[in-house]
Amino acid sequence: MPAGSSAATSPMNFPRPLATVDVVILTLGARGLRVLLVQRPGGGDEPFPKAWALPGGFVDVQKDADLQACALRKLHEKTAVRSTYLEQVGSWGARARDPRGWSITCVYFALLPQSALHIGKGGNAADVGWFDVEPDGTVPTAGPLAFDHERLLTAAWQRIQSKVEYTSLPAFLLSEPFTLPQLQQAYELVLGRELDRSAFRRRALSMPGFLREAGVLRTGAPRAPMGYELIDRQQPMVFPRAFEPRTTRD
Amino acid sequence: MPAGSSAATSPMNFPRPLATVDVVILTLGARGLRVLLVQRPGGGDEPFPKAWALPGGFVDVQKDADLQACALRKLHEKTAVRSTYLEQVGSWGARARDPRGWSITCVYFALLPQSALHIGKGGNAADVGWFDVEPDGTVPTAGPLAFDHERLLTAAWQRIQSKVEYTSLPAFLLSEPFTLPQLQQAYELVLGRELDRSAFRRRALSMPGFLREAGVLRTGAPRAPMGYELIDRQQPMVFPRAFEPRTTRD
DNA sequence: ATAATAGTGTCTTTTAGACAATATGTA
DNA sequence: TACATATTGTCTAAAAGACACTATTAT
Repeated sequence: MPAGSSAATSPMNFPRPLATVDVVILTLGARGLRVLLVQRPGGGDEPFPKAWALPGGFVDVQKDADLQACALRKLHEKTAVRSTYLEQVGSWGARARDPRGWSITCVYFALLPQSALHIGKGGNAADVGWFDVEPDGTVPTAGPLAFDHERLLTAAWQRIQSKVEYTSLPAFLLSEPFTLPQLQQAYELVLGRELDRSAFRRRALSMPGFLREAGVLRTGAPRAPMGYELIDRQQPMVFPRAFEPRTTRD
Repeated sequence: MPAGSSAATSPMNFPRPLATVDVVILTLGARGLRVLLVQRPGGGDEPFPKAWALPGGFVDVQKDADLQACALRKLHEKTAVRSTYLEQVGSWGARARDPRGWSITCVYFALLPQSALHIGKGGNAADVGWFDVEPDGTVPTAGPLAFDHERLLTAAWQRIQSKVEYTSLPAFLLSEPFTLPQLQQAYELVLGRELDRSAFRRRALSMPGFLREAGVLRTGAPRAPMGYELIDRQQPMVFPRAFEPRTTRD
C-alpha cells in the first residue's frame, strides 16, 4: 500500500523537478502580433543548440521573490521594459518535456506597446528577434522551437485570441494616449478580421471605467482624433458580450 | 551588471524550488458548492499541524508522467473518482509560501457530481471532510487553512464564478442524465441568484453541440421531465453572452 | 474645393428578461 | 379534480451589426 498518506518523512530529500518560467512577449506589427524569441547557445551540453526559444529560464531562488518577479526579470533582461501587462497562462510540467529531467515551466504573456521596443538592452542583442505570429499561433519563420515552446506559444496565443473577443486586452498593446481608430486597429490585427466602427466606439465608450479622455491628438490625420488613456492599466475590462455571436460554421 | 545572460553553466546543481500540486475538489451541496479538505498530520515536523488544507502534495517524478496525472492521482487518493472535469487554475510560487523553502504549487479544480462521492476510498477517511464554500470563496468553518490555501481556494472559486456566467461549467456537477431544471438549479446554486426558466432553457437548448436528449426521466416530479446528456464531457461550452450584462452597481 | 479620416444617427436583427399560458404527471 | 412541476409562447428591452450621414482638417 504505497498510497499511504503523504511523503511526510523527508520531502526535502525527494528528487525535485526543474522549475522554469517562460515569457511570451508580444507586440503589434504591421501584419498582426509579433513575438520575441531568443536563440539558444550553440556549444556545450545545452539542449536544442541554436534553436529559437521563448525567453525564460530557471527560477532563481536567490533573486526571485515569486513567480511573477521571475517573469518580470526575464522580461527586463530582454527588453528593458519594466512595467507592462503580464498574465499567467498556465504551467506545463512533464517527465519528458526537457531532456535534463522532469521539469515544470510556468508561462506568462506580456503585451508591449511598440514604443517600448528596445531589444537587447540586457546585453546580447544578436540572439534576439521578433517574429510574426501566424493566424494559427505558430511561428514558421523561426523553424522548430526548442523544447515544447511551440505548444506554449500556441496556448498563449489561443488565450489571447479568446479574450480579445470579450475583453479590452488589445489596449495594452498601445502607448497612451491612443485614439479609438488605433484601438480598433489593434483589435482587428489581433482578431484577423474587421470590425464595425460605430459598434466598436459604442462598446468602448459605453464601458464604465475603461477610457478617460486625454485631449485631442495631432496624429497627422485629416481630422484630429480624441486621445484616450486607460483608467486601469492593471486589469483588462470584461465586456458582457463577445464581438460576434459564435456561429457554428463559416 | 549582474544581469549577464543566464545560468548556463550547471543548472542541474542549482537549488530547486519545491514542486507541489493542489486540487480544489468541488461538488454541489444544498446551499451551494462544497469543497473537500484534508486535515494535516499533527505530530512531527510537518508545518501547519492539524490545519485543514487542500488535498495535494509533492510532484512524484517517479509516479507522475505530467502535472495533470499528478492532479488526477491526488484526486483519486481522496475520492476514488477517476474521470471528472479537471481544469488548471494557475500556479503560485514564492519564497515565503512554504516554511520549508521556495515552493511552487500548481492548482487544479475538479467538479464532481454528488453520485461519485465516496470519500476516503484512498485509506484515511477520518481526516477528510466537505465544507460549504461561502459566497466570497472562503471556508470559515474550517478555520485558517494551511499555507496560502485560502488564497488558492478563493482563486479557484473566482475562476469558476466568472466562467459560470458564460460557460456550461455547472453541467459537470451533475450526473447524467440530468434534467434542465436540475441544470438550472446547479447554475443558481453556484451563482447564488435565481435565473429565468424560459431564458435559461432557450440558452441551453439553442447551443449547438451542448445537450443530447436521453429520454424522459421519472424523477418523482409531478410531470416527468426530459433527461439530457452532455455531448462533450471534456470541454465546457462557451456562450457568446454572459447571463446578465454586468452592471456597475447594485 | 476635395479628399481622407474621425465621429454620429438610425434602422434592423438578435437575444435575453419578464411573465403569462399550457402540458403532464402525482395524489 | 386539484396541484405541482415541466415546458412553451409572447411581449418588451437592450445592445450589436449595417450603413448612411455629418464633422474636421490637411492638401
